[in-house]
Amino acid sequence: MINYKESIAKTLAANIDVLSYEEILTLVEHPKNTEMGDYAFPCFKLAKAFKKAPNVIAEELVLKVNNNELFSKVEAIAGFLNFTVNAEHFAKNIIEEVLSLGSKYGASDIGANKKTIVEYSSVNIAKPFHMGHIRSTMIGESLHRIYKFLGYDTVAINHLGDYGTQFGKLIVAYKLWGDKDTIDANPIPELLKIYVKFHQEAETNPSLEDEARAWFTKLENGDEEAVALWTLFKDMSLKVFNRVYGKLGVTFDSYAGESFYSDKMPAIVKELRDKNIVEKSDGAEIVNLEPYGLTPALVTKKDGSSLYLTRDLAAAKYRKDHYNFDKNIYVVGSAQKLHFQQWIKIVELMGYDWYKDCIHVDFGMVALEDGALSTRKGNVAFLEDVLDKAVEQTLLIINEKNPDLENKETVARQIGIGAVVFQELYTSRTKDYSFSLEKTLSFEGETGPYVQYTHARACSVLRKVEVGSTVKPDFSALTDEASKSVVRTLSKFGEIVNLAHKNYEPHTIARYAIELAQGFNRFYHDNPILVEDENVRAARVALVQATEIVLKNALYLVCLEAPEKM
RNA sequence: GCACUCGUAGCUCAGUGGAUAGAGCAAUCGCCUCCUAAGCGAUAGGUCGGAAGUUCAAGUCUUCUCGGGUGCGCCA
Repeated sequence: MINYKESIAKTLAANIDVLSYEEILTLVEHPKNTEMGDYAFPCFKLAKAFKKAPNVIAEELVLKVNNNELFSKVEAIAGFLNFTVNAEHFAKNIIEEVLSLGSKYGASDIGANKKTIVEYSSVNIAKPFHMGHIRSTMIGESLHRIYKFLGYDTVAINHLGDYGTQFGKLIVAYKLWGDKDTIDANPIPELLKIYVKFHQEAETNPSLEDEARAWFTKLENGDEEAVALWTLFKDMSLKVFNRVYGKLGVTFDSYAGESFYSDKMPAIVKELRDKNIVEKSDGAEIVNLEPYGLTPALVTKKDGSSLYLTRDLAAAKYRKDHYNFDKNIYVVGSAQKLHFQQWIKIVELMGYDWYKDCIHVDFGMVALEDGALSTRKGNVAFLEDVLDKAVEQTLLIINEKNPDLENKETVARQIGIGAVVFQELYTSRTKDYSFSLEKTLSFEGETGPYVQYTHARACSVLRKVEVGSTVKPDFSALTDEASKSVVRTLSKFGEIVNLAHKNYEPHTIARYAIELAQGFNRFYHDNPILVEDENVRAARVALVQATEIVLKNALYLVCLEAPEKM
């Protein structure tokens, strides 16, 4: 297997003293315009050291590296050293590598013996699992898969919102107006209904609030009835959540949420006091973070009870002790950026150097732009409803386009949900994002179904050829621009996965999947695959096979299934 | 008020300081006797919010400014 980029860097390093091999490697890039070549090395940084103009340096370097058999052409243009690969060798090398590595193509072992925690989704018990939760859930699941793909030992944690005074309110509401059978049949909306009713009633009857606080205290003290009701709410909610996670293909290793850490708070508060990090302020305890440009962080309330931030401190400490993570990732909205800056700074002040391994992977808000999704019909913004609607819509499309397809329901599920998930992971994390059902349900262009369709097309071709053929592929048949473009894209997959990993950005991979699909569809359109000449056919089939593999790998990393027919 | 964040084509968005700023959708016009038309091609569409600065090179970095979003002690 030949790594073209490394090969270029090696050759250049032998001819350039002022830069190391590693520095050169990071400078090697892909020209914007493929007519200029497949790889490029900008010579501008050398200008000062060499005391020469970049274009002169490039021209001199050409003479020194021009005898490399991997490249059909090396030329100097405007200060760039442009490398054009020998297309036939390139196709042979890349395709053979993809075919031999299969589902491991693009993976690596950079994460070997390293433990990464990814916390994501973190929904609230007894509250709706709505469209706003999909970002954390899918970005987290995708990162989880990327880390595993790169050899990390990963732990996926769903930090459930399963504690706090709202459970006191819920218990009061349930005892007043709840009906077990009604709620069991439709847990989340019914629990929400009585929760909302509680707030309405409490406006005219404030004693309900006191009652709620009392019930939460009972819950904390292990009161049998309170714990039983809390467990009931939690079980019913988890049943619904797990149904949704199942549809999305999302899995967790731990559901340790707020309640799990409730008994670990006193120790962390004591530690903060012992280390003289906290100070009194208006009866509460705060950490003054002004020297670090942050607002004060509240650690305990006036009544001595703990807060969200205290819980995250306790949770982080527990995770370090229990998992001994190398990296501790939180996929939580950017609205909580300050909160994370605060507690991670406090971890540093506590003297733990693993504060720098705690990373807040933030993301923009989801807004529901489509009127049909807004509050008018209340339940429509439920994530599960959106997923079901997408599946339903997909089934209609299948009946129209491919009525004889077997397993229609399964395929409709894979594509409909894929459409929703893909769209979610297609834009960069940090931007606010407006969800449009209409856009999600159009399956043309830059969409999940487009990539899946391309994959199914490739599978369809592969079904028509003899497997395990011993015919020698004629890779010179893959030197036209469309074929070469597919090979070039295939070659970049590893870099793309590393980039997504480095930036905690799944959308890099989603974009890549589109690029590969577009290239393949052009190739498919321009080149007949099942041709008479068996050597040409073998080469084209090999390219189809390689594309199928990489599309499937990429789809997996962005949490989409890859149906073989659709 | 202070902090963070976003501003690129009519719309939705790409664009690790590098070459002529790119896609998709929508619009207009083409391509199924041929491997899945959920596809392919073409046309049109831009003072990268604005101003100054750093640099050989700025959509990208810095400062200022305008506009949207988010956050800022007893919720989580």
